[in-house]
Amino acid sequence: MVRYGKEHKAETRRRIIETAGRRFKQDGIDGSGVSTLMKDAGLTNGAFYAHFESKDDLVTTAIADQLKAQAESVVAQAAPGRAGLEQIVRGYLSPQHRDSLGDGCPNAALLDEIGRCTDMTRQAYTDGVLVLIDGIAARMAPEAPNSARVKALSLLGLMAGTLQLSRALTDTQLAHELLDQGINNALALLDAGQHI
Amino acid sequence: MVRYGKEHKAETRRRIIETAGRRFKQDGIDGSGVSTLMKDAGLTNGAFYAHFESKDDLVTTAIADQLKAQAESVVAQAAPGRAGLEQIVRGYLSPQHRDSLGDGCPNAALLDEIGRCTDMTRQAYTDGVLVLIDGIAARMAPEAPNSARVKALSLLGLMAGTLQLSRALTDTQLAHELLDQGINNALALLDAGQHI
DNA sequence: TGTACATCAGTGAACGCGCGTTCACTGATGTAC
DNA sequence: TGTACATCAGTGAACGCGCGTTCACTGATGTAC
Repeated sequence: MVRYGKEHKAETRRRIIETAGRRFKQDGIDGSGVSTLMKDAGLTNGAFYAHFESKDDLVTTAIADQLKAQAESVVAQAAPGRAGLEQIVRGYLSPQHRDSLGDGCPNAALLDEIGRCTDMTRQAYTDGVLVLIDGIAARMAPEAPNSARVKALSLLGLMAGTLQLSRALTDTQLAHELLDQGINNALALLDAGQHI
Repeated sequence: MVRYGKEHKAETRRRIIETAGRRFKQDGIDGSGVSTLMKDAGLTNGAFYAHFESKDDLVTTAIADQLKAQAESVVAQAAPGRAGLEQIVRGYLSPQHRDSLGDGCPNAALLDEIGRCTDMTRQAYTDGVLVLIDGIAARMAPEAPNSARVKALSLLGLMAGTLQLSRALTDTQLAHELLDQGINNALALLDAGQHI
């Protein structure tokens, strides 16, 4: 029962991108095969190349999509100003986020693998992450968001690394304490003002 | 020309562990095949299982070894007290470290992949990272290193995430600014004292 | 309205290749007498 | 000292399997007359 039309195909493509984003975050990029990715979307492997040029093409597209979704759902939805920032930080460094790999932050799930990706993928990542952190920078310094760009980026690095570390530890008590300490560190960074 | 004896075999094993550590950091765990790992050590694939039970066994051993080496070379070699900490931070968040994946920090290179590893590997990672951060904690609070453990761990998370992010960005100017901002953040964390 | 044809999203088998792992074998080294 | 045998680190071919990718085909949908 294959439906027909440009619209339907675009829908299918969207579904593949979304399920692939989840799968990549859960099993890693190298850990996710094309057959599995297509099965996730309810399709067989053969249809893949009607939608994407290569696996790398999907990787690039899925990463860009993940960052866009994160910018729209997490960052854009938060309250304005410092209250929103604190909300973002506390949500990010929470046990719930720690335990939901597939639905979580693509940076925390994939950052070191992205560093080993093709230039095309890294370029798409760079573009996507800039959009994401601009939403953060706008809350840090509403009058001059550009000046806060690097600081916002460093906040993302801090949070992603802390979450990764918390996920890698087998000592759950320590992992929990690390998240709390990470919140303190992130809030201290926010309150340091522009003079840092 | 195969040499004989327990001593020689232990040497060979050591060589495999060291070259594998490098390779894992460069190409990722999933990205490094057993044949390649053995070729790196100057051997053929067949000899692998005389040294390790499985690939996972080597992964576990290599990660533990990498953390031990880092504790001994980077942390233990630094000057005592706050001066040594600053030295560690500046070395870690330097362009040189950023550009030397194979010789660099295993946390920055592999942290998200380690989070997806078997419990055995994550346990070995946890043990190894605790030794590493104890060296940092001892410099943070010589009189009560245990109290500084979590803070030291959070410093590692901050630095590893920042380095990963700096590696993933295609904008080298921005990547450089991020490293500098990361140094500021790390030093601010050090100077925050025990009251954080 | 009905029929013939074009379009095209998706199927599923197959391609060559590298994966992790096994195993029969080689040949240098060490031991016994 | 010389010879026969045991030990064992390492070789290299092979195993079944899943990888990314290709392609002939199916069958539902849309279009033309």
